Amino acid sequence: MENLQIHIKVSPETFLKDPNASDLGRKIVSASISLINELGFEAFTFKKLGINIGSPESSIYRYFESKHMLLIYLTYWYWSWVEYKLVFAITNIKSTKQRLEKAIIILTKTVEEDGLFSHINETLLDRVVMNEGVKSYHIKEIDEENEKGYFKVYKRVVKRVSDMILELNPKYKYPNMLVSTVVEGALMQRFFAEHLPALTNIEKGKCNVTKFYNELVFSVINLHDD
Amino acid sequence: MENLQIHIKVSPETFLKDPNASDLGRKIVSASISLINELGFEAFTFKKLGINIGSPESSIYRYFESKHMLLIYLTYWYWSWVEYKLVFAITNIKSTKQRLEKAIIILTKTVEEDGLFSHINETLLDRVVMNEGVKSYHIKEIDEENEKGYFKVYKRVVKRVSDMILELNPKYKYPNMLVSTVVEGALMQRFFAEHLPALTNIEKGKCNVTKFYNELVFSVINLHDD
DNA sequence: CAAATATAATAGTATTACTATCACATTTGC
DNA sequence: GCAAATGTGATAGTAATACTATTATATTTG
Repeated sequence: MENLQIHIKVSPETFLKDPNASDLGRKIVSASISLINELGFEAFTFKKLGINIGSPESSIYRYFESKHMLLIYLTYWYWSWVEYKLVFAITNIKSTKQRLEKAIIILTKTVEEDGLFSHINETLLDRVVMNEGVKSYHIKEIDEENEKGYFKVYKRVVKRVSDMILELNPKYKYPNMLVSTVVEGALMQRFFAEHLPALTNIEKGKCNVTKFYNELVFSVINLHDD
Repeated sequence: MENLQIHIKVSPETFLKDPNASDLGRKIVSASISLINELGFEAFTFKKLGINIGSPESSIYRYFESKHMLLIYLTYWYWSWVEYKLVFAITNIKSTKQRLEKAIIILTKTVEEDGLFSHINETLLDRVVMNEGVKSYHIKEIDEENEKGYFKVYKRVVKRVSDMILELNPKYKYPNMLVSTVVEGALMQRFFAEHLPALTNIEKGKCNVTKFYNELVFSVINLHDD
């Protein structure tokens, strides 16, 4: 990917002070990604993060209301980034089928490269979302948080891909369910591959998750190869 | 379903003292299911549970090491119960296709009836698993807990259905991924239907989740209606 | 009837998830 | 160039959480 000066904008609702606008803010975000990876979300605390970056926890609280809101911020960033990759990947491609194939790759492949966006390690963030992402919405307060728009980019990503499916088969009844099944399912399968392999059919070095979901999507919308 | 005197056995590894063997134990389990539903898993505490049942929290700690282990117990019970329903439903049915169809119904339908097992409200437990189930394994300690066997019944349920798929199409490459996608996906779609409907295509009163996954499974293993 | 077991009642601890205050350094606006 | 605003550090404090420990009492069992 080219080294463009693109900036991922995260909804101001998710933070108290824009972490992207200061050194400390960027340090908080980038260190939190590594630390959540290291400790898991439950054991991760602002106190430990503060020690990690050499700042008091009170300074972190000036940026994020709680560690939950930090997770919301990170997932919001992640899905905005996925959306960007999605739009970029399908530009100038005329065939809807090819566009959908590209979309499935983006939604299902493990992120390996990174470096486009200065302070965020996309590979590590991809792991955070895989391991802890569901905790951002599996909460009692989901309805209020949904109303505040915390999940709107995620929903937009699903809609973009659903629309491709409807273009290919306007009669298909469950495009949103299909796409959300693929999106969440892919993260889950990658998690299972590492920890509960009996629930998967992953082979070393092979992109089986992508293959599996690609086959799944095209077979259910009745578009086997040509 | 008939009122059989069936007892769901949960691995002793999950508790300190068998909650099924005493009045207090059964009260703890049944009250915890309602209270987790009411408060969500994060706000749920043994202290509140104690107040709810009129016992000190120290008594609850004699049964379960932590609230996490209580969740493990509940999900273990749930999947054992699903396995029982699965085996019961396919007994004496010769057609593998019909068996798989029944299995998909069991794995994807919301639980509405209950009462077979005295102290556990299966409808409420189904909701706990839908809302909080992923938190039982999305933890840093997953590998050790997997080795202790906490997820073995869940894996067995997946295997039973995978085997049906392989019977129908021995060449299908991803039976485990397909089944775990269906199992987790169905819980997720039901959760989305309540809170993030934009991610679904649920219509009121219709079993779209079941229909969607049924169609998905049979189309990908190449077994459209006869 | 003694011993074992189960539960209640109470207390205590380290950690968590914050909130509040004040000092100081830096940036910015006029 | 100076005052005001802003950002950060340092420190303290609090209610709640997730436990552990101890003792007393009631009940069951051998």
